[in-house]
Amino acid sequence: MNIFNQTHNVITQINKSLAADGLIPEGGDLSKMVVELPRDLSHGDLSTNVAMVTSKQAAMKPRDLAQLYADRLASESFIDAVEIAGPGFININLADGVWQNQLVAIQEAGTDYGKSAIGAGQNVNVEFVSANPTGPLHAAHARGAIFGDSLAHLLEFAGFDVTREYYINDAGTQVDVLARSSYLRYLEAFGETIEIPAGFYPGDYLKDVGQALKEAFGDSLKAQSEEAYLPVVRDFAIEQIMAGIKADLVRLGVSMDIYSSERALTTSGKVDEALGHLKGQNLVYRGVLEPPKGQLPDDWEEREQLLFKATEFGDDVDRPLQKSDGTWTYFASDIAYHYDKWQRTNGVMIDVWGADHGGYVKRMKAAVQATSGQNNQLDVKLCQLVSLLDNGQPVKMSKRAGTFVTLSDVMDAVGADVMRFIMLTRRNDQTLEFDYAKVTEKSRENPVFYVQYAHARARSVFRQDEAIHEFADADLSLLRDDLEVRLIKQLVSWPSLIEAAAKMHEPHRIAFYLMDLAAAFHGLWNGGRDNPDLKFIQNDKADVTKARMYLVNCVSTVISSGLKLLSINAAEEM
RNA sequence: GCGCUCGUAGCUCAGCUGGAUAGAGCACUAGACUACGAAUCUAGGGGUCGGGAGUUCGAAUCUUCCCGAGCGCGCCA
Repeated sequence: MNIFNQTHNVITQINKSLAADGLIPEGGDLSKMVVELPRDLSHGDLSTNVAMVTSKQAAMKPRDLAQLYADRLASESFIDAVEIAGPGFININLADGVWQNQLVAIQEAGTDYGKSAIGAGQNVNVEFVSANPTGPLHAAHARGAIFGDSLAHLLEFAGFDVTREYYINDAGTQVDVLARSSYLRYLEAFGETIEIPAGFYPGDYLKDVGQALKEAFGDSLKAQSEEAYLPVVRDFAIEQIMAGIKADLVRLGVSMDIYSSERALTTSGKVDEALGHLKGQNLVYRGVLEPPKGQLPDDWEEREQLLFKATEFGDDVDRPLQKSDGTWTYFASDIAYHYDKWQRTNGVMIDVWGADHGGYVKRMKAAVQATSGQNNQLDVKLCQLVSLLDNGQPVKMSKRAGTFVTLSDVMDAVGADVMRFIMLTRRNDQTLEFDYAKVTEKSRENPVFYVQYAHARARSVFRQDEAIHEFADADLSLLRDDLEVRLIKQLVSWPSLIEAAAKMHEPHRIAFYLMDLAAAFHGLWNGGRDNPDLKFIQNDKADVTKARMYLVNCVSTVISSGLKLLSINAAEEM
């Protein structure tokens, strides 16, 4: 029970007692009430908007209502003073030592501090990466991988039961192209000169696949017709490439719980099942779509096709399910995939996509709503582009020529820790600049370093003296400097941050929190340079030293807890 | 033409799902190393939150219309 929850509960009780005394109506809705740290220190230790969000239901002026709450809050033992301010805020000053005692919870919980029960064991499925099995992961995939994995850790920390999933698009024409491209490289492995036609995958990485094919099959595939070799080469190539992808993910610290296959889905009849479900609701029909407004595609011709009534669920147009050759569209199998996934999950699904798939969100949500019969079962998080720079200069890459910067290249250059942290230093829907030179710099400008350094600094104090490791019985009321109290408030906000970030599906908040916490700690540290009385170790005051070491230990605990959520190691020394 | 994601200090970005006088870093100016790690810190200037209108006690946040950027737009995944 932290001070925010405690105060929240007290206010809820007061609401009930006011209602019981007939001063306000029964059954007030407090869902919008918050207890928070005010930005401005002159607004007290805690602030609540309870009077403003309930004034309408109570049919009272906010300030009058606030007065009712304030009178009863003032009699709480942990509260020193209560003040009504502005349009009806209630500002609370806590009794001496209340903030300081919050540290005990950190000390007792260790890196579990901040764990929340809001998830209540509910299932959540986070699907991310899901890169096509036609080539190695490149740098842009890293953002989705790290975002998704950190979100999964965050949700677990907040009490959800999380499944990490990778959807392999191993059906459709592109994997056939992969097979043909690999076959050429196979012939090349026998010394034949090859020419790679347009539309094939030109990347050098397929040379390895060609070589592996040669080793596995000898020359037995050479004489075969395309019809005969295609399925064999296709499965082989997919397996090879997926092995590489998995290895990259391991290096990045990402481990999936499930790899699910599009091909398996189609062959097992899941598509028919899902579409049957839609047909049963009269949501599938044969019809003709209007051509898109504006520029008409060159090869446009009017055509009757099988359509899903996505417009009934807020999409702009109905969406096709079948290609003209009778096979399913990608959308059809994706409906089946989400239908299957939803049945397995029995809870909320989160998809992490690249921003270029943004146009697909409405139809997928429509499909999930139609198949599940529920709203809000799918949240799609879009990750914007990453531009790779080296000292301000763009790193050149060309997808057409098959040369791109692979995830593995970037990790060779900067390491997994840097990669993971930097990818969360922007909100997911904001483009991100990733500069090799900057992210490896050892300075304030490099946030990974800055946070790691704060942790290492905190640990370094403990290396000064064996005796200061005994601080469990410290008198925390001795932490009374403004810089110390400010730092304590920040530490104590950690659980609320976790809950907010988990609710919003926003793991980047962890990174920003850690940067702020590091700044507060560096600030206190240097406070001790300006004023020696603030130094952690006071040789003539064992009790003060003890209290401060308790605080320093809490700082390193919360930093390492946050870094742990991002799968980053908290260094003892740098 | 339509849809999605955005637009916050000179630059790069936060802003706790509607709260009080919008915050950091970089850059600029002026300071702090006989010191638990100066790889750090302190202070200062810098804003019509792209623009207009609306919703209400209260808007960077919600609605709507413009302006601008990126992405997407019937059988590719």
